[in-house]
Amino acid sequence: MGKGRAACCDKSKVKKGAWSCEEDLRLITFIQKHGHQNWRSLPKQAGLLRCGKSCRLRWINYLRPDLKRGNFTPQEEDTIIKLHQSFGNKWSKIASHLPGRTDNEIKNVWNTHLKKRQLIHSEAKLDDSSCAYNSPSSTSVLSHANTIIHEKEEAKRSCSSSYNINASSSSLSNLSQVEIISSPKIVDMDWIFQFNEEPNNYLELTRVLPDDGIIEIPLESCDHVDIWDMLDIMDPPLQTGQWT
DNA sequence: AAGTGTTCCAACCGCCTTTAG
DNA sequence: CCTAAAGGCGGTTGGAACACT
Repeated sequence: MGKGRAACCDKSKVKKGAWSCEEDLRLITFIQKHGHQNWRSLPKQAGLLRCGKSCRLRWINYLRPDLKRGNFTPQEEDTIIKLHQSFGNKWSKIASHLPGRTDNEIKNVWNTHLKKRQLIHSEAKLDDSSCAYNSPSSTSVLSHANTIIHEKEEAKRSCSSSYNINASSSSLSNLSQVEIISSPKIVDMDWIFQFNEEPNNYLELTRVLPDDGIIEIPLESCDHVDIWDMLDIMDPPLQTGQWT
């Protein structure tokens, strides 16, 4: 062994940056078939030019099927604020109280929205307490301001799609069909991802149901498709903890 | 329309902890 | 018990998208 800590992977041979659709599907397929006993060896076995850590992060923060993929609700945000008061920046601890949410996601929401809001709150409270003529409506003004902030953020976020597949990518052509078979733990979760090359390369998602046979959901032939919107339509309600 | 500033979040980095031999 | 490998965590950043001028 050399001096110091060995690098987790050969940085010169791994791909970095945003994950492609093909990489995501490779990772999902591999984990559904074989699980993730060893993250370090997983990329090689799955045919991914990625660092094991990167695969783990991608799976945990984005691909795990039990993740909630919508915006945070005001209740969730309140929970984060309360938990942050007790735990501080222990994001994984906070995440353990919010099923379907990741530590990374919570950290981002805190840093981008909640921290600011908390600041406004504390400033407002300071103004409140220092004001000789303490208005009886100050609390309701504060909560109204809070609602407005939340609504604005909500509206802003709902406009942006979180994930796009470039279905016309030429790199998909050698992945003509990826069959996703459920692990014994996952009931009612059989998928076939199929890439049709004619007429204009499109992604077809097929769900195999135990009794009803096959439902085919062809996607529009377009360049960008939101995979999670599609999955949300078809997803059976997943029990929490299935993928942990 | 173009340039610049700001916001947001996915992904990376490096340290710490846990586990296996 | 010791050591190295692997996993987990929190801080930070790159760059895309959006807002403003």
